[in-house]
Amino acid sequence: MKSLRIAQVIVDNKCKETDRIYSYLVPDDLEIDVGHRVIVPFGISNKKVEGYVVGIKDSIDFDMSKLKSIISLTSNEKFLSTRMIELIAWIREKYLCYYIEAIHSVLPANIRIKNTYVYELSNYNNSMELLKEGCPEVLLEIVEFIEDNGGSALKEELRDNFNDNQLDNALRKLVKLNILKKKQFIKKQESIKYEKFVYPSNIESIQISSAAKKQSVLMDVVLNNPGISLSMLKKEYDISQDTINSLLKKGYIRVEEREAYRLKQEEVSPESKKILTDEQQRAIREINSHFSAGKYVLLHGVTGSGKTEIYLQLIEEELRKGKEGIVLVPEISLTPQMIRRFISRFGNTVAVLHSGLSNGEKYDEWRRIAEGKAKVAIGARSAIFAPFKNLGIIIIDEEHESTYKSETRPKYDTREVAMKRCEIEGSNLLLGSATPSIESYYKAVNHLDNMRLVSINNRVNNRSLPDIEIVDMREELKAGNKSIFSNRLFQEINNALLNNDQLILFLNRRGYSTFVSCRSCGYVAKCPNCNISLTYHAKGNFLSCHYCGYSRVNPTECPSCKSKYIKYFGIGTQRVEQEFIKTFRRSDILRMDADTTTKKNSYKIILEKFRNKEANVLIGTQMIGKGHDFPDVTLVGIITSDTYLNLPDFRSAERTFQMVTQSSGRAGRGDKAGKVIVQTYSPDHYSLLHAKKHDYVGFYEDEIKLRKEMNYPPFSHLCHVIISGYKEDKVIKAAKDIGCLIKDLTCDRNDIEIWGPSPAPLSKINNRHRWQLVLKADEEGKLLEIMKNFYNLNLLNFNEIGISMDINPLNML
DNA sequence: AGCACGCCGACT
DNA sequence: GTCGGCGTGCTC
Repeated sequence: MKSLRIAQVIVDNKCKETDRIYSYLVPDDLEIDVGHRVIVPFGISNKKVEGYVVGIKDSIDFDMSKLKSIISLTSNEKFLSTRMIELIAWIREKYLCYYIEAIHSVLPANIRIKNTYVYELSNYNNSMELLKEGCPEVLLEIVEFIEDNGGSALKEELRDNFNDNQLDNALRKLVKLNILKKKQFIKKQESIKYEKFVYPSNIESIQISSAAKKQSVLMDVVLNNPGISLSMLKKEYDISQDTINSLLKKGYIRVEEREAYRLKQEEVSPESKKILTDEQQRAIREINSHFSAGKYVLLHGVTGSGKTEIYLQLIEEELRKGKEGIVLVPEISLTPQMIRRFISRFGNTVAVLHSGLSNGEKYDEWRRIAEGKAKVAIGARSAIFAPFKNLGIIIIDEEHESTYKSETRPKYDTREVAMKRCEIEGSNLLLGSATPSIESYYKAVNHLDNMRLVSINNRVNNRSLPDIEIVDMREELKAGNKSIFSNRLFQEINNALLNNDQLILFLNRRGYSTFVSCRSCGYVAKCPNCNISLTYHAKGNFLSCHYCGYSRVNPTECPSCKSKYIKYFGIGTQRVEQEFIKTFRRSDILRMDADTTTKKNSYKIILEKFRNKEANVLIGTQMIGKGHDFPDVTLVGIITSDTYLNLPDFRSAERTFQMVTQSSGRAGRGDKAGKVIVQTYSPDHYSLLHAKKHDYVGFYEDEIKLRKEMNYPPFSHLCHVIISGYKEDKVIKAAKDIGCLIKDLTCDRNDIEIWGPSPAPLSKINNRHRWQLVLKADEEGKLLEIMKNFYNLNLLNFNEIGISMDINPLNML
């Protein structure tokens, strides 16, 4: 007799009450193992739900008579390794989400089974009579609808056509009357695709009459290309199924069915290893020695210092050891050149995971990794979960980018997940950036969290860094120039256009024009308590601090210089385009922002056009500031460098420094020298002064002092709570209640600070009003403890209110 | 979440 | 008496 097997199952039912591990009996006839996905009966009505097996036990602390049995296995695939399960449990704890949410973020999208109900009509002869006897009209309508639908309908189809609150009752009634039958309907969303391949057989005995032309063609093709796919034969050689059938019958060919991958890899000519500069070699040596000591590395290399080549060689090294590697990039559609280099170096062992893939393609790439056919995975943040079994290295490029933070639950930070995954798998970790995040650099120089620093200070070929010029826009206004182009920028644009050189004009992200500043003296309204710019609220015309809740009326004149030129700030890309056309009488302009890049490949198309010199001017938001080589760009103009500076965020100086440095990296990548013009109302700001000198370390030293002084991260940890809902009064009340609740939870300790509740700086998104609370503590564990307690209080009967919790937020808008 | 049970008011 | 509305509690 087999010993008792009890599966530990996480059920796919996204809610707090069911966020735990359930036990199920494994029937003798099922081979079930950790990582399998199963169907189990759940709840009082034994609804079939999907679950993931995370463990097998032979005894449990639970009433055995209440155990139910697993119904079936969805497939033989093992979706989760024990290591991944460990990571999932860690994510749940660290980012306060459910097991199943963590599982879903680890697995490719939409491989899940869609679970719904079908309602089928049964013996409706009697039913019609029943219905006529004064039953509500809805019942009749529903029956008629299902009738028209062919005798059955999915719940969703009914929902689309009937009023929600009537529907459930009506359906229940109809089921009770035996008019409808309710059945669970399971639809698998993405599956393995099988393809048929044709091979020759019985070659010796092949005899085809000369009359059968198509058959000879087919035989020729198959003999020359054994293993050709059936669809290819039909499409490319115009061969019908009949022809194939007749040869099959004769036994001259045979058909084999195999798993197929949907994605066809881009063809790229192979690239050979580049010769490293001395500095690159030194960097690799240092990295390797840290790796062999079990340390993680932050690689700080100026723009153009050849970090990609270092990544390639580190990966190569891992592959040589029989291991695998993950490379993360901030946004895959913006880094086509880097992807191409990886493919050209490693060929079809590279799996590229990006948002442009269909669900089927994503699944296929995922399986290629899981089955060990791909050895290198490149992708945006979710590629951190690539299911390698023998992971040697994780590389995170442009480590400072905020896209590494997930904005949906679980709100994980990819850098933290990477550290954990490396710890679990015993892999190496490399973070790379020209402008590392303050947190990472702090860790690296202070040897915290196992981090070490490696720096490269020179560009490849010793090309000089572009000259950065800061233009004081207050002076421009004084001199009577109200245009958005300063005189210096105007001259340089003219120069570039005359020389037929390309230029890029940067703006900051649209829509965050909510701070108030004086165009005459550069004064910015700031909170007296928080040293954070106040946010302008058009509704009510007041300013408020979104950290502490301080508010004041919007000034009509500048408190510092009494000028009337004080207003809320903001210029869009469209406006820059218009002004450009007006000023320079040119229209060969490409604009790249949220409006022009709604379609899937529009980034690529715009950047491709620019590269091909179809236009000499590119105007865009900071998203074009990343990793592109445009050899003909000699000028970069930053129209408004201080919009970040005045964001109500303690990271604004860091963001400004990064933006200016990264943007300037776009200028002068070819043989021509580059020039950068930075327009600003705060020309003395340390972030700009250090950016001008290309001095990251200097900036870091100033910034870290400020962080320490204000006790901001990395010296403290934050938790950002957003309370949102459609009804403003309810949101405010809930925010205040939650504020009190959390205050109660922290009552006897003074090591946790609470800011707010106050309106969020983006006070309304999609008609949902937003309020927020910020918790600050010196240790992350303390925050998690409070938030977990808050979570577990069952008195959250806040109707129509959403609560989001973000541990270590990067963005607090 | 999603489902069923059960208590209570309204109507046959 | 019976129907259905909604509040409550549970899910191996």
